[in-house]
Amino acid sequence: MSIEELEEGDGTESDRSKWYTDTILQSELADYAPVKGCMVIRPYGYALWENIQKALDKMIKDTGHQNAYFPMLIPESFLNKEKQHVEGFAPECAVVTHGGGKKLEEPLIVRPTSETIINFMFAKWVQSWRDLPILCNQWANVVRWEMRTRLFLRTLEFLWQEGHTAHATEQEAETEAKLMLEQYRILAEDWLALPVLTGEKTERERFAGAVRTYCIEAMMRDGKALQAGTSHFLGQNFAKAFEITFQDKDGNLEFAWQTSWGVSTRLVGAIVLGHGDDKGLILPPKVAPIQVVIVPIFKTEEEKALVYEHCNRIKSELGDQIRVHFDDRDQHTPGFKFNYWEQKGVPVRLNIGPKDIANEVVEIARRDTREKIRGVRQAGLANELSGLLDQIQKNIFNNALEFRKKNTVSVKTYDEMKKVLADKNVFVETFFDGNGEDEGRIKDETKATVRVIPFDQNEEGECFLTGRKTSRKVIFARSY
RNA sequence: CGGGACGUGGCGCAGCUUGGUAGCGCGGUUGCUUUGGGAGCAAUAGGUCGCAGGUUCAAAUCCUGUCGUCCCGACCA
Repeated sequence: MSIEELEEGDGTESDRSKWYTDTILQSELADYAPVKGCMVIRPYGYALWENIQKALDKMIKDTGHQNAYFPMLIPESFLNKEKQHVEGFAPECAVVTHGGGKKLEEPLIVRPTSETIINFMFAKWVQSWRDLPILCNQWANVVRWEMRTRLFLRTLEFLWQEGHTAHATEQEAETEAKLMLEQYRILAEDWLALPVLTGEKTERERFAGAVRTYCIEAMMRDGKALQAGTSHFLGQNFAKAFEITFQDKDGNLEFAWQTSWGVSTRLVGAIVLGHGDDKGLILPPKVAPIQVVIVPIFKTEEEKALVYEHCNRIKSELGDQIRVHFDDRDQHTPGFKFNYWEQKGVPVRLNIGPKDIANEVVEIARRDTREKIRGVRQAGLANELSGLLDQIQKNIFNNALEFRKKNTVSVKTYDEMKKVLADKNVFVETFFDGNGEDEGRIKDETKATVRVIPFDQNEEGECFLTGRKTSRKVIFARSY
């Protein structure tokens, strides 16, 4: 698909899917790897991921955690130690059976997540209440052998961070799980400009081995939900499986209370699907690899020399505060560059030609509104741009929030729900008191699942399915 | 694993029905002219048509098999 064709589209599911793939390939965030289901994160996409990482890593450290690294290969027997966990993950594990030209005595699994190996190590490190809490995080790759893959959203191998903690009390672990969910909310909303619903997962959607799973859930531009991050209260499940025990202040032997939490490169997919339009990406200024791109305009060689010198000076003046790129490629016209950078989602573009230089002004073009602001004074440009970037950050967040509000519908009956989900994807808000079986049936009939049970509920109503009184209001939606 | 589509220069595709010396657009290279919303002209390089068999005087094209990718479902961050 060409870039021009990208701007067209018939609005179908398959068309949106193609838009997503083509936007990522053409904006050079990623490319397909030779192994099915695997992708290469290209420099532009990796720079975006690094900016997300940087922001989150600081939050993780500011909340008292330390980074560490655990091995990728895990003895197969480890996985079997926690019943729910093995049932959840065994089917999607890659297994190493040979090494050094010989068959291994015990196969090794490539981590699908690191609870088992980390908790095995925790058991060695914890004896006394004085050893707790352990507040640990790792940035790593994991492998899950998925049936069906999609760039960033679901690949066989993906990058993420996984936090693992062990605590002396249930309350402390619970507080930790909620604290980290809150960091994820901040990351999504303040950095990625993606409004999220926070809450708990139903039993059916819970992490394999967790007591409770909390999540942030975002709405994409097609009305589908995307789970953008999860934080699990693990209770003592893994502590019992791996014998993480400690003596408390009274000398009693106790099992530790634990959490784990993670977000992945899926967040890049969330940005693409949460903000993008028919012209391509729209990146949130705070994490955009390039915040401002300068496009020079000139006719003659003399003008070129003048314009380039001027552009370089502006670039170095802005460079301290803003991530600026000067597009000095000779082989493309300004028009080509306008479109090129728009597709890459760069928030702000400066067009600078001889006329602007003569008047000591620049022309500013916004990616989010595609609006042009002519005759902006060069004096004080850095402040002007900083303000504009903030404004864009807020604007795309508000757009996404408005979109979600517009596409969230309250229903009282199953018929109503089927009707609203019949022709489009929306968030369906409703009281629900059913069980996992009910959820399964609803999924079969509508393709929608319970995405989240939002926090802080104080209303009561009747379950749309069973009619029973309940205070549990949930969000149903089709999801990625 | 079921359903669908597709493998032809770097990329996107046509050619296949009806076998007969592999073509188009974009991109690349060189030169000149251009440059405020996807530049023009000219010259030039680049492909054993996914792979393996088979049919035939002759296969991108027909037959058999095989491998791979994408899309839609079941499974999931």
